[in-house]
Amino acid sequence: MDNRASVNITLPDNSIKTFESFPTGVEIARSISEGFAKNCVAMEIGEKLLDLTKQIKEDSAVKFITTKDKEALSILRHSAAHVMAEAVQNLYPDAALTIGPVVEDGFYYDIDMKPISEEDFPAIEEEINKIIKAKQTFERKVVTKDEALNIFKDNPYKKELINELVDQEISLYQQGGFIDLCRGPHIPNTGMIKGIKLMKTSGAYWRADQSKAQLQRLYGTAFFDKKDLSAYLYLIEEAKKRDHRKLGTKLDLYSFHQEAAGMPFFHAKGMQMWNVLLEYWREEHKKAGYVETKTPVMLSRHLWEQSGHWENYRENMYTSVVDNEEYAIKPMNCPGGMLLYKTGSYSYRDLPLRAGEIGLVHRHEMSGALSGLFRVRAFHQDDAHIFMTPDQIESEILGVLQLVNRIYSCFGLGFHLELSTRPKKSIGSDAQWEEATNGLKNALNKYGKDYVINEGDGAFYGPKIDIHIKDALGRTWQCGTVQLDMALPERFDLSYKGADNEKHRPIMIHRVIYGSIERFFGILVEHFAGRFPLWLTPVQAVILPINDDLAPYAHDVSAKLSDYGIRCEVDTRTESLKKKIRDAQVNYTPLIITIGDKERESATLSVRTLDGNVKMGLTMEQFIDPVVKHIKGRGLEDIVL
RNA sequence: GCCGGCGUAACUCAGUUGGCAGAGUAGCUGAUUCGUAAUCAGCAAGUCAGCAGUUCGAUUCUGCUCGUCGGCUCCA
Repeated sequence: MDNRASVNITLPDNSIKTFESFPTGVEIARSISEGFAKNCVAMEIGEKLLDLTKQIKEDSAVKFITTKDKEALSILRHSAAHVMAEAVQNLYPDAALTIGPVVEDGFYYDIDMKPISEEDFPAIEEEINKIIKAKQTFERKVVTKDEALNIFKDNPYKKELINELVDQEISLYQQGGFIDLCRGPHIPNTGMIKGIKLMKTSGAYWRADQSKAQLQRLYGTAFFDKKDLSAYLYLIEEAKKRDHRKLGTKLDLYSFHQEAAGMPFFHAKGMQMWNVLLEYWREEHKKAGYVETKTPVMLSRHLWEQSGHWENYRENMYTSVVDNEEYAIKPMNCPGGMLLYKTGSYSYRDLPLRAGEIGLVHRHEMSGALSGLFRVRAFHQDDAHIFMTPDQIESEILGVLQLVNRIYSCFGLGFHLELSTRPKKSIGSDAQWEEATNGLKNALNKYGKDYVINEGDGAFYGPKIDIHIKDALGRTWQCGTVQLDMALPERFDLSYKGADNEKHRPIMIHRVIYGSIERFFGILVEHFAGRFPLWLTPVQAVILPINDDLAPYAHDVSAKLSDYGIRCEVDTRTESLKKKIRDAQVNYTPLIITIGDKERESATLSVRTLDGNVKMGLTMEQFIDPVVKHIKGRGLEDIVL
C-alpha cells in the first residue's frame, strides 16, 4: 500500500489540513495543538465514532470528541468498564466476563464469579487504580470469527455473543494483558480516567433470563475529573438526606408496617397534605371540564375476563371468593369505568365525556420490588377516562397536556414528553393506529414542546404519551401518562349515536397526572426535601405562648387564624421558648408565632419565618392578608412578611 | 420471586471473640415560666424481627420464615 499518498482532513471549521502520510486521530489533534489533543477522546467521521489511534487513509471530514462532549463520558465509562473487568480478572482469575455496558450514571459489568460484596471493593479499586496509573493504551484488533472464538474458548458467554455477530467486523480491545470483545471506541489510554468508583453489586441473570445463569453485576461510575466524581457523590448524599422514607418518619407523615407490606399508612399530617393535593386536583379538573366518579374496589372475575385482565394481568391481581364467586381487587380502574359508561346512552353531542376517578388499586408487585411510597402494592391513581369521537383526539390530548403543564408547574416541577408508537404485538387496524398516532403527534406539535419518540414502545392497545417530571435534584420520574385505548371500547361494545343517527365506537383515553398519588407524594417529599411550600405543608403556623398564662390567649389566636383557613398548632409544652422555636424550625414550620404579654396587649403577632427573620408587631390583618393570599396563590417561594 | 446486605427501646444508633442489654432523641414525673435554634433532675421503656436447631448457656453460631435496603425482573 502506498503510504505516502497525501490525505486531506476537513475540520468542523471547514479548514483543510493536508497530511503526507496516513495520520492517526492523535496526530491530527496534535497538529491543532498539544493541549487540544490531550482533551480528545475519540473522533467522528461520517456519524461513526472511532478511536484516535485509527489511521485515516482517505480524505475525510473529522470531528473530534473532547472531554466536554456528551458522548465523551459514555466512551470513558465504557473504557472504565474494561478497566474494572481487568482488575476483577486479575484478582479473580476464574471470573468469566459477559457484558459491560454504559448506563445512565456510570457502567456495569456482569461477571460469572463467586458472589462478592462491597467489602471486596477496596481491593478491586486498588487494582483499578494501578491500571489507571500504568496509563495502559487501548489497542484495537480486528479478528475473524474463528480467531475470536479461539481467544474466548473458555468463556461460553463471549462465545455466544461472538456467534451472534453476523456481517460485522469483530473487534477486540486490548489494554495491558487484558483483551475484551468490544465494538469500541475507547479512550486513548487508561490514564484519562481521573475519578472512578465502584458503586454497588447485585445479582443479574445472563440475558435477563431467570432460567439462565446468575451473574454478579458490578456497578461503577467514572469521570474525566475528580471534581465531577465528588459532585456526583455529593448528589447521592443529598438524595439520601431527602429519602422520603426517612423524612416521612421524621415529619410524621406516613409509615409502613409488616402487617401490610407495600401498603402505606398515612398519619394525620400526611393525610392533611394528601387532602390538599386532591383539593387542588379537583379544582383544576373541574375547571378543565371533568366530572368525578367512583367505582368499587372489588369486582367479579367475569368483568376481568371481559376486559382481558384475567388473561394478561392475572399474576398481579389479588383475588377472593365471595359466595362461591371469584372476585378480583381492581389493579386498574378502567373496567369499572366501562360499566359506568354503559349505564348511559350517549350522543355525539355528549362527547367528549371526561370522567375522573381517584381509584384505589392493588397490584401484587414482587416482594423485592417494593420501595417506600415509590413502589407499593396498594395505591390511588388520579385516573380519568375520556370518551370521544375520533376527530376529538387532537384537542382532547392537547387539553390533557395543558392540564399536565398547569399541575406540574404548581409544584415547580419541569417535565418532558415521550411518545410511544405501535409495538410489534398489537391489536387494531393500520388505519386506526395511524389516526390515533397522528392525533397524538398533532396534539404534541400544537402543544409546542419537544418530545422524544420511542418507536414500538406503545401498549398493544394504543399509542401513548408518557410524561417525565424532573425534580429539584435533576432526577426524572415518569408520573403522568396519556394512553389511547382502541381495545376496551371494543371489548365492552361501547357506542354513541353520531350525527348520522348511526352507532359509532368512541375512542377512549386513559390518563393520570399525579400517576400514583402515593408515589407522587414521595416524589414531592424528596423534591422539597421535606420543606414544603406554605400551601402544602401540614402545619402552616405554630403558636408559642412564652409562658403558661398566655396559653388561653394563644388558643384564641389559633382559633382566629383557623377561621381564615390557616392550619395552626399551639405548643403548650413546658419547654423553653428557644426549644420550641428550634423544634418548629427543624420541622420546617413556615410561620412561627410567639405570643408574649406585649403581643396580647397590642393584639399583634411576632412572626418568625424559616429564614430566621422575625417580624414583630404585625397586626392580625397584616399577618392574615398576605398569608391567605400566599396560600391561595399556591406560592412556591418562602413567604416574606 | 432471584442475588447480596441489614433487622437491638417509639426514632437514630452503639454493643456482646456465646455468660443478667447500652446511649442520644422522643415519652412520663417533678422543678423551672422562660422574648426567638436544645433548662435541669428523675423515671419508665426491649422475648435483641419470628420459629427451629447446635450448646451447660444463643441477642451473638446454623437453618428456615417475615420485613427491609441495593440491584435483577416486571410494569395490561
